[in-house]
This record gives sequence, structure tokens and C-alpha cells, in this order.
Amino acid sequence: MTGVNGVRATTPKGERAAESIIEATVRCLARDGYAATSVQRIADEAGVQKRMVHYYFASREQLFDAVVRRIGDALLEQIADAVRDLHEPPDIVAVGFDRFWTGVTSDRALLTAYFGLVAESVTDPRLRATIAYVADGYRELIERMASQARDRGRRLRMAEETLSVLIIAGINGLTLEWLTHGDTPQLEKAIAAFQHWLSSVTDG
Amino acid sequence: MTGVNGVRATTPKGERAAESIIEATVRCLARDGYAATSVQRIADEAGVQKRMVHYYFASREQLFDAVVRRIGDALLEQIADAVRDLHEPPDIVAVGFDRFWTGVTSDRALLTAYFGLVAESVTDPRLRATIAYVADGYRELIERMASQARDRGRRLRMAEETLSVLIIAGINGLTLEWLTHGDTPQLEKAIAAFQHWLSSVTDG
Amino acid sequence: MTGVNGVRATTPKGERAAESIIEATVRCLARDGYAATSVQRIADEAGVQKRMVHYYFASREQLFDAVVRRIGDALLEQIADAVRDLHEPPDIVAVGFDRFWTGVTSDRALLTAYFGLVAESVTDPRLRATIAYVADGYRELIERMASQARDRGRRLRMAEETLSVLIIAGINGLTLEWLTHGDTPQLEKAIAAFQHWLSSVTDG
Amino acid sequence: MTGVNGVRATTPKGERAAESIIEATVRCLARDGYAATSVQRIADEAGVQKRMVHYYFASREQLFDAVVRRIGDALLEQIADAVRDLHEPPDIVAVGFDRFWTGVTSDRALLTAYFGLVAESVTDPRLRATIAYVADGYRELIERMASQARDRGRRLRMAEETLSVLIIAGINGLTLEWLTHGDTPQLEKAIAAFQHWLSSVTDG
DNA sequence: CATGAATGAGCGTTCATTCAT
DNA sequence: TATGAATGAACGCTCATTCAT
Repeated sequence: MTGVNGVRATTPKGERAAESIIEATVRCLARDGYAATSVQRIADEAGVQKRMVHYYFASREQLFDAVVRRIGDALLEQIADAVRDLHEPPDIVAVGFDRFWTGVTSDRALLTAYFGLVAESVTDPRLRATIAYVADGYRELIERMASQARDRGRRLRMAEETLSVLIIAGINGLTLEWLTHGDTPQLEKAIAAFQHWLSSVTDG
Repeated sequence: MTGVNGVRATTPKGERAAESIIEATVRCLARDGYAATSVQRIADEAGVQKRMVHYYFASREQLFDAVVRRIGDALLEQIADAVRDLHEPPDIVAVGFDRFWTGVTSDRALLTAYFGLVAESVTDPRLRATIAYVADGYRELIERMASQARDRGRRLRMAEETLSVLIIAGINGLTLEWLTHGDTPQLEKAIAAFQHWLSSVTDG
Repeated sequence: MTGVNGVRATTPKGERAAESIIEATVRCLARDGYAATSVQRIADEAGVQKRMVHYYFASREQLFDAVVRRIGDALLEQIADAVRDLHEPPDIVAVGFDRFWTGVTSDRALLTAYFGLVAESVTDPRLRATIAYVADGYRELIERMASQARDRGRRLRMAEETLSVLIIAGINGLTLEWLTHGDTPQLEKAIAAFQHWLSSVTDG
Repeated sequence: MTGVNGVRATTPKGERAAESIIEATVRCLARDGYAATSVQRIADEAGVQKRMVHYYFASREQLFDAVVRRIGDALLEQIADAVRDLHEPPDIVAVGFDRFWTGVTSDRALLTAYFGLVAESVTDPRLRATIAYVADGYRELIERMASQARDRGRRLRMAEETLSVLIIAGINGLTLEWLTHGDTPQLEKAIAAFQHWLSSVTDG
């Protein structure tokens, strides 16, 4: 197996094939969970031979690696898109968070798959590195936004690092709630309260 | 197979055997994750024949069912212990939460196993019911505590249901952070901020 | 998998099943060679499910381990039988060697299988230990016979260890010739010359 | 596929590539054994694409064919070199054999690979023909040398064919001993005894 | 109360080889 | 001259579970 990270992707045609396998994996993870997402099911979902999965990805592990990066990048882009044209912290918290939440909950499969991989990474050291790479991306993004808020004259009521931990924990917790219970009035109110807390942290 | 819930009711000796299998399962879940926790590994960990696992538990699923209940009860007891002698909301938030967090993070295996099962339940309908039973126990407990606070003259700044969602989301998020990153200064500060927010919600 | 050396053999019935698998393996090795002796073929040859091979032997490697011991013991017994009632070195060399050669070449499969495993052991460290255990049995037997000859007043024209190396090398070489070319007049004469040399080494 | 024996006849550059594949195969055979020497491993070892192996050799079998010839030629050349300037039988036995043994044991990989192929040929009819071709080359060479000795007035104490069988069996047996146990004092003495016997056979 | 025997399906992975450029 | 894409079969092994005692 040549190629970077055990992923073989050379010609456009090959890249498309590898792509469709990654997407099929996301669907399987969302539908069946990590434990039940076998190479055979992925192949069936992608409509290719099981053998082809191993042709493009040296191992199941490396396939999941690619999937994590794919999902992570999608989520990060989601955030970036949500706040792209917003500069005032109140807007970011209010408008940006709404956009982010709407975007992220519009693709349940993506979120379910990602959460399954995060949970698996707790006990699987091979996934941990990749998950960490994505999580660090989040952290940096949030801290950069906090830093920009401070530059704009806002007083933060806690250190950037503490804030980012709280935001990530909050989002993760609310996401888990959403995944397990779906959209409920309580969750909607809880999100509003979370946003309110967020804006109070970055007040003037 | 007789017995309730597919669990064979037996003599004291048999109960001890079933007990040791449940504990072995928790250790396996914590060490290997849900996907890699097979009946064989559980048997090896418990030091019994694989056949015995099926002797005591009609199926893998029912074993996990028993495990979820076991862990859930332990966690609930953890909370109950933490707040047993506390009646004033400020104490509950300050002292009680500290006790709870210390207790819960003293058994990493338990928490890891539980989190793995929660994540799996997102995609596995067979686990969902049992997990829901435990989660509802949490919710009830929290709402009862909130209700008691209100009875004591405290004003809650949100509905009990909203509050319980936020608390559970917060705890889940912070727990995930702890599981993936361990004890860090940022996490410590984040927990303090979470407690601060909690107490502000139940102010006088 | 319990049991010694990864071999599960408990009840008489189970022992018979394990036995038949070992014998089927010998036949496969003799017919197809080491490389082509897959677990599937062994199971087919034994008339059992592939799964049963793994039920009785923890791994392909441990099955071969058992096979090597089995063949080695059979060959050693062959020699012991051949010289049991012979005490004079000339008899041992003349009558005993004939008996041994006749016996050993009466079961081509056994010899072919053993030779295949010996050859494989050159490059496979996992087989080496077991093969060495058998080869050492040979060596000891030969040196004991040489020692007895000396006790009976025979002068050996070389050290026991040197003699055993030469005898084993000779037998291995002649066996390989027999396996590749079968019974030929030249081989017959060569064996006679080898015996002649053997007797000259232990002359009076 | 054009070319003789399934080997693609090409330009100098192509020949060099085919060459490096053959050499890589020898290294694989010596390191991993016949069973574990797959086309993929050969390609990895040679640093080329797996596809290229099939580009130069129509099939795995034909590649091994080429390898056997290559090794056989090298070994034959070894003998020829060893006795090139020697004409008296005592010299051939003493000096020539020493040279041959030194030469042959200087390339363990070559010998290991060859022995693995010989062993495999016992059960693999496809390899048998090629191995026979090489073995016959040995036989002829030895018989020619014996014949020359006779021409020089030596009396041989056995027929050329018998002698060649004994010599080949002896060399094979001693080689196997060397491959499995390495250089030991006993082997050294055994070789000396073999040489002594050899010279006694061709006495004056 | 406990265990050995047995099962069929599935696991991730590798095999030698062919097709199409 | 060389390579990427693709294949179907087989590999050793593990899965949760049932039968029979």
C-alpha cells in the first residue's frame, strides 16, 4: 500500500471511489454504530466489493481515520461559515450559535457518526490521535474567537482556555442530549439559557 | 432460561458468579470499549468459561442490560450519598457537587464503561430502553432537588426541566472532557465556573 | 481456550476428534505441502467444520505443534522398535537400520509431512522450538546407543556427538533423496554403503 | 505475455528490474519461508509495485522457476569455482570441499531459499521439474568428477551413481544441520569425518 | 450447578491475477 | 514500459448462541 496515511487516492476516478466509501462509512456509523460498522457493511452501503475498501484504505482503522478527519473538517467549516460575517461578540453568540446549531443538527448522520467515534476514542488509542487532532482544531477556533472579542474591547470573565473547555463541554453535552432525545422544548430552552450564559461571559 | 429479564435467579453462590461477570464486563468495557467487549473476553476477564456467561445471562444484550442498571444505580447512589446530609441549595451546589465529582472520577472504569454504553445506545435500539431508564432516574433526582430548593424559598431562574437538561448536559460534557483529557487546570476552572453558574441559577 | 499448549482435549470423544484432526493434517501436509495446508483443507480432510479445528486447537500454529510432536514420537518409536531386541552394534547397524528404514518408508505421508515441517522450521521461529524438541530426542537416542556400544567394549572412532550429527545428516540426506526420487537402485546401494560406513565406525 | 518461460524479455533496464525482483524473492524466501513469500512481499522487498512482478513474470510459479534456476546456477558455479584448478582427487576432496563449504555457507540466504524450494518441491509438482533440472546438474558434475578421477588411475570403491547419491545426501544432510543449528564444533568434526570418508572412497 | 461439544455466520485481511489505459 | 483499478476466493480467526449431558 502506497500513499499517505495508508490511503490510496491517485486518479480522479480513484478519489471518487475513496470518497464514496468514506461517505458510506458515515452513513453506516450513523445507522449501525461503531461496533456494527463492518467493512462488509460499508462495502454494501457504497455498492462496491468489500475488497475495494481495502484497496483504497490499508485498514479499517485508517478508513476511520479518514472519516474522522472528514467529519471534523465539515464541522469546523460549519462553525467558520456560521460566524464568517459576524464580528461583534453578541452577534456571534446569538446569530452565530443559532446558525451553527441549525447547521449541525441538519445532518444527524454526520453528528451521530462523529459522536460514536469520539466515544470509541476513549478506549481505542488508535482513534485517539485523530480525534485529538480534530478536537484541537475546535479549541483553537474558539480561543481565537475569544481572543478577537477581547481585542474588540470586551472583557472576558474567564481565561480563554477555561472558556473553550466550557463551551466544548456545553456543546457536547447538548449534542448528546439532542442525539438521545431529539428536539424537545426543554432542550430548546436549555440552548437559549446556554446562549444567555455565553453572552453574559463576554459582556461589556 | 427462566428468571426475570433473562437473568438466572440462583443460589448465593450463583449470584456471586453472576456478580463477578457483571464486574468483569465493566472492566472490559472500560479497557476495550463496547465494540471489543465480546462474551469471550468477559469470560476470560471473569476467569470463567464462556459458556457460563450464557448460563447466567440469556444473551449478550441482557448482560449489558444488567450492567447498565448496575452502573446507573452506582452513579445515582453516588449523587444521593453526596447530598444526603445537605439541605441548603448553596451547600448542595458547592459541597455536594464536589463530593459527586470526586466520587465519580474515583472510578474511571465505571465512568468509561457507562459513557461507552450511552454512546452505543444512540444507534442501538436494544440498549436505548435501559439507558433511558437510568437517565430518567437522573432527571427525576435533579428535578426533585430543584423542587425542594423552591420549596425552601429559593427562586429558580428557569423551569426544573430546563435546569435538569442543562445540568445533565453540563455534567456529560465535563465528564467527556475528563475522560478524554484527564484532570487539567482548565477543566478544574471550568468545573468551578459551572458550579458558580449553578449557584447563580438558584440564588435567593 | 483452556487446556495445555492451546490444545483442548478433555473427554474421550473430544480426544478422538482432536486426534482425527491431527491425522488429517498429516495427510494434507503430505499431499499439499505446508504452504497449501490451510485450516479449511484440514477440516475438509477430517470431515468436520472448519470451526471445529479452532475449537480444539487455539491456532494453526499450535495444531502444527501437536502434529510435529505426534510425528516425532511416531518416528522415535519406530527406531526404538527397530533396535529393541538388538544389543550387538553390528546387529543394530545391519538389522536395526534395515528395520528402521523399512518402517519409516512404509509411511510416506508421515515422512513427507515431517520433512515439510522441518524445512518450514528453518524460517519459522514458531515451529523451531517444537522441531528442536523432536530432533533432540533423536540425538539423545543415537548418543545413548553409541554409549551402550562403547560400554560393550566397542571402540568408537569418533565422539558420540560427532557420530550423531553424521548419522542424522546421513539419514536426513538419504530420506530427502528417497522423497524426491523414490526407491532407486542407486539409493539402495547408497544405503548399503552408509550402513557399511556405520559399522566401520563402531568396529572392534 | 510473450517471452520464453513466461519471463518477459526486455531492454537492459527491464532486465535489471527483473533481476532485482529475483533477488528480492531470494531474500523473502530466506527470511519468511516459501509459504509466506507472497507476490506482495516480494514487491515490497524489491521496492516496486506488486503489479510489476506480474509484468515481468507471468505467474508466481514462473517467478519461482526463475529463482530456482538462478540459485542452482549460483551453487553449481560455486562448486565449479572450488575445483577449477584442482585435478588430483585428494586435493578436490580436501581443498575443493573446503572452498565449496566456505562459499556456500557465506550466503545463508541463498541456501535457506534453495532448501525451502527443495522441500516444497516434494509436494508441489510444478516446482519439481525445475528443481530436478538443478539437481541433475549437480549429479552430472559429481559423476564427471568421479569419472575424471577414475581416468587418472584412481580406483573408486563404488559406482559413480552410488557415490553421487551419497555425496548429495551427505551435503544435503550437513546443510540442513547447518541451517538448523549453525556452525557448531560437532558439525565441524562431522564435516571433517565426511571428507575423510570421501577421500577413503577414492583412494589409490 | 456446571460444562464440553458443536454450529453457521461473519470478522478484517491477503491471495494471485486480469482489465484498461 | 509501466501503472492504477478491480476482482473473487480464500485466509486464520472470532462471534453469539444452542445441544446434550
